[in-house]
Amino acid sequence: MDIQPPTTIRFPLLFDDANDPHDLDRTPSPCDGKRVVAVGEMMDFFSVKNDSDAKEEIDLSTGLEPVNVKTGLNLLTWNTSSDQSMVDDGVSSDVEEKRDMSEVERMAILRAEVERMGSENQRLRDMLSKTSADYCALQTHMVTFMQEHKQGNPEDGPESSSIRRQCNDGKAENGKPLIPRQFMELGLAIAGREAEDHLSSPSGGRSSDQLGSPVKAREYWGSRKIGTRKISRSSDKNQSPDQEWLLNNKATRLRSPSKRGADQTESVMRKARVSVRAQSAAAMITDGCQWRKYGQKMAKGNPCPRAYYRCTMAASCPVRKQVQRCAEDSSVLITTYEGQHNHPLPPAAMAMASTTSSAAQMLLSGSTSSSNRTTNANFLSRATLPCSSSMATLSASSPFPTVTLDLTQNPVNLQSRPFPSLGPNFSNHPKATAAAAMFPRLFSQAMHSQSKFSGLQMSKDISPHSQPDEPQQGTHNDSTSATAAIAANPNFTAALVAAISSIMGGLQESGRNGCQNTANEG
DNA sequence: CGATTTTGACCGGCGC
DNA sequence: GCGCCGGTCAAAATCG
Repeated sequence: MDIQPPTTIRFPLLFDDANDPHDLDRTPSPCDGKRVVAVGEMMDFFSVKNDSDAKEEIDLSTGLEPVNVKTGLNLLTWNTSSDQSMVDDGVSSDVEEKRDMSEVERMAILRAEVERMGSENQRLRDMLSKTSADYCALQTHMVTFMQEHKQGNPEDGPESSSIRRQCNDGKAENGKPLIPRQFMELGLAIAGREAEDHLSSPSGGRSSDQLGSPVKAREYWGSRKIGTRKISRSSDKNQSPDQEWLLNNKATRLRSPSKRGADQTESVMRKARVSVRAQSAAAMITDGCQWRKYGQKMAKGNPCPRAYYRCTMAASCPVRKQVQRCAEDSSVLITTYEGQHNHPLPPAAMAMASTTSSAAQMLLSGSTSSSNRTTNANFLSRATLPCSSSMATLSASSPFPTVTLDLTQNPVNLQSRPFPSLGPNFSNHPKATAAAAMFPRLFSQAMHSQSKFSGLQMSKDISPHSQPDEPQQGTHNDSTSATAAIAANPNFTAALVAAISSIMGGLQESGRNGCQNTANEG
C-alpha cells in the first residue's frame, strides 16, 4: 500500500512590498526608514492531509461528519511493513528474521502507543463534555442577557429559543453535543440579509452581476468622477443610481442621533468598525478585496499618514478601510474596516469580510435591543472578550463601535511547521473554552496568533469557490492576512470542532442529521 | 492613454 | 460663531 505523501493546504501570506503601488511609504513621512524586511512565506498549516481526503473531508457546510478525519497520527501506516512481512514469499534469511523481530518489537511499541492514545482519547472526551457544558452555560447566559435588552426583537426568536432548547438538553436535537456555531451563523446571516436588502433596494440598483467585475467597477469609479461632488452637495434630486449609495452613506452619517428605531440596526451595522492591529512591514494587508485609494491625511497625534481606501469590487460597495501605522510603534499596522460588502467576494476575501461582518453583528447583538445608547455603551464596555483583553476588545468610546483585534501581543509565528495533532494547550484552558464558545472566530485567531494551536486539517472547502488557477495574491506573503483569514473563516472553527469531535470519537453514532453546521453558508 | 495615486481644497460634525 | 479635525472629493501628477 502506497502511502501518499501528505499534501498540504497552503495559505498565501501576502505582504505588499515596497514596490506596491499602495505603499504608504511612498509618501515621505516620518515613518520612512523604519521599514523592516517584509517576510514572505507560505504557511503550511495542515500538512496531515492527503489526496484521498478530498472525498473524506469534513463537510462543514452540511454538518459535522467526523468520518475518517485525519488525526495526524498516521495510524494507517504503522502496520504496513509488518503486513508485507507476513505475506512474504517465504524466502527468508537471517536479515529478514531480524527484520521480522524488529517489526514485532515495533508492533509492541505501537500497540503501547495506541493504548496510550486511547487513554488520552478518554481524557479528551471528558474535556469535551465539560467544554460542551460550559458552552451551553455561557450561551444560555448570553441569550438571557440579550433577551433582557432586546425585549421582543423578532431576530431573537427562533434562534435563541433553539439555543435554549439545545442547551437545556445539553445536546443538539439529534443527540449530538452542541457545537458552537450559532454565533458564526449570526453574522453571516445578517450580513447576507443586508446585502440582499442593499441589492434589492433602489440604491442598490446595480446588481453584483452588473458590477462584479473589477473592470466594471473601474468604469464605475471613472464615471463617478463626473460631477459627483456637485450633485451630492447641491441637490438630492436627479440622483443617478451610481451616486445614490454615496448619498445614503452621507445620509447615514448625517442622520440625526434622535432618529432611532428600525433603521438603527442598519446604521450601526454600517458604522461598526473592525480594526486589526498587526505587526507588518507591508503598507497594507492583502485581504483579497480590491481597493482604491481615495485619500490620505495626516491624523492628529500620529506622524504617519492615514490612507483611505474603498472597495472597488462592486460599484456600490460601501466598504471602506483606513490604513495607518501605529503612532507608538510604526511597525504596527492598523487596518480599520467599515461596512458590509454587497457583492460576491473572491475566496481570498471571504475571510476578512466574514470577520468584519461578524464583528459588526457582534456589536449589533448588544446594541439593537435598546434605543438607549447608554445601554449599548454599557454593553460594549463590558464586552471585553474573554480570550484576552489585549487581543480583541470592543470599544464604545470611539465615535463608532469598534472591534479591535490586536495581533501584536503575540506576533504571528511565520515558521512553517508540520502538523501534529491538536496542540497540547488546547481545550484545557477554561478561558480558551469560554472564548471558543462565545466568539469562535476570535478564538481561532487567538489560537493561531499564539502559535499554540498547530494542527488540524482544514477542509479544502475553506475556499468553496476557489479556483486552482486563481493567482494566490502574488508572491508576497502576509501573515496578517492569513491570520485574519484563518480567524475569520467559520470553516476553521468548524473544522476545529469537527477534528476534536472526530478524535474523541464520540459523535459518529449518535445521529448525523440534526446538528448541521451551516457556518459556511452564503 | 487609461488607470491609479497624490494632494490641496472642501465639507460637516463637534467642542469651546 | 469659530476653529479643529476627520473624511471625502477631484484635478493634477504619475504609472504601466
